[in-house]
Amino acid sequence: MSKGVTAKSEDYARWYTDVIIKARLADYGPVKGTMVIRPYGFSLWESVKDAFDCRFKETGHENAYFPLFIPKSFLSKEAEHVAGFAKECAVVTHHRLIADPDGEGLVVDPDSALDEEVIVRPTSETVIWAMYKKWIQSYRDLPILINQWANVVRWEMRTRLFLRTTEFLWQEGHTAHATAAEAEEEARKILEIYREVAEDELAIPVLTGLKTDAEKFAGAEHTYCIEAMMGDRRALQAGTSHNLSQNFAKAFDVTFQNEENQEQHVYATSWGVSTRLIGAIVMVHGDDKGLRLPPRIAPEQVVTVPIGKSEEEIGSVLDYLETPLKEMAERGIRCHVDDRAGVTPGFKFNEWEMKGVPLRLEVGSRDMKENSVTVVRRDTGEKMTLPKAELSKEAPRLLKEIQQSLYEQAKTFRNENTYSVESYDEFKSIIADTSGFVKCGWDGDPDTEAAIQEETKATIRCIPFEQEVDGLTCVYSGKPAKHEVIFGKAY
RNA sequence: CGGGGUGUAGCGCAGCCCGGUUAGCGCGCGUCGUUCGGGACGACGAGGUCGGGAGUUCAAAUCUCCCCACCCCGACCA
Repeated sequence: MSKGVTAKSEDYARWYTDVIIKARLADYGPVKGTMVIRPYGFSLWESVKDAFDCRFKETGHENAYFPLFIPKSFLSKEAEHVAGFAKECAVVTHHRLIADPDGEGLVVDPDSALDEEVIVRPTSETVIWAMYKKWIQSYRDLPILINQWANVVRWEMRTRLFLRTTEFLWQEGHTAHATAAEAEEEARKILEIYREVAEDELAIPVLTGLKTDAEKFAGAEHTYCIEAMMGDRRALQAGTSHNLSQNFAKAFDVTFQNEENQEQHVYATSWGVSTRLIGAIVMVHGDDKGLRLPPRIAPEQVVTVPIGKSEEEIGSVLDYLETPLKEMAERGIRCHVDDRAGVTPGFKFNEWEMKGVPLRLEVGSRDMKENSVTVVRRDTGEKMTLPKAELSKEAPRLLKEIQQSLYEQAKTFRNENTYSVESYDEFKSIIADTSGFVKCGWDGDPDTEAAIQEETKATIRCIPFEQEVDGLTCVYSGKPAKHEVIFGKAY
């Protein structure tokens, strides 16, 4: 394995893969399109997961678990939903293998065909609504606010680590409400949680808004989204929250009696974020040295590399650091000491940079003589000397600053690559030459949206909540604009 | 599913065109020693169904045919 990673500027896709493999976030699984999330990557996912999970719980949601397998017939109950997912479903048709009568190995036993084939969930709306039908009779049973952390399978043609794999981990919330207004409020509340976690925890600035009908979830009334810009100026849908209205309730015949004793269909939402966010973290913050992790979600926040020629010298460095390390741990800072023998300090510096640890301590005899420590910031590369006594006080401040600086850098980058355009020529040249987000008017016609996608490959990433349409015209048709929208090339 | 490409040690590759000793190289790995403030060095060593099958031949990593797998590029997608 070579020392560094492919430069971002040379080949962005390869840089992305190199970083993931070399930082040991993940590796390819044996079946095409599958991915092994390695301990370091999983630890990062757990941080992300916890950030969401505690917020879901604070807002009254409960976790549960629904089955991986879904009767095939369930999928066909909601028309749009079928159309959306049927093309990428893994189907279980048999339940037994037998020794190959014609040779070695195993073959599917033809006698073990299932009476009703089952599909592996591409998402769980259908099983969940089948259950909600049993559980909901009265308005007193509502709302139901359930979330599940699970794996889902979508049989994709082209896959990329974290961004699009055949199986991925995610969180899917499924709520049932008595009124349309409550469901709408829920969908918006969740979107706000998504925005907050993305920006405050992952340090990823996001646009919030509505998806167009072409881009919305199959079966949703409307879909809200958070949309982020990656380091190659392409867009990544980072999370979606759907107001399903009564679509699934009608498809699964889920009704309740209201206070006036009237039978009504339930209103629903569903919402999800996935391990794709790990891909976003890599692409938004990474550089040519590897990952740069936001401190709030970094598995390790401070890594110590003791420097010495012998085991005794290393030992004395660790004694020297005992107090500040203890104090940092007491302040809740996640610290790691890299005391591996037989690996040079220089090697360790590079390795921890690859892994994106926000702060590195380099401590050897020179520091001990001066009663100081050497601290290096991963975000800027800045190397500084601090009095040892100040370390445990300074570390939290530095971590906070790094968190902030990563967010600011990402936001500046996004803003610098977001263009307001009035003409379609301008639009086309930006998409073709530099890429980025293009803000412009849209007449609201799906044909216009399709034509632009056909001609430029750019899609409407979102219809932002904040917008000004007065006097705006559609960039394509020249008609009065119905919305101001953000176009971009998407992952 | 269409177009292109690649399969040789854990990883990256050379050898193949033009068949012929014991199949090499770099990285990584193991042991020992010297090193250690930005990817250390030396010595010794382990590691191979040359993707699979069939064929041609005295002889196949190398030539022929079939199969398989994976990667890249396109249409669909969190």
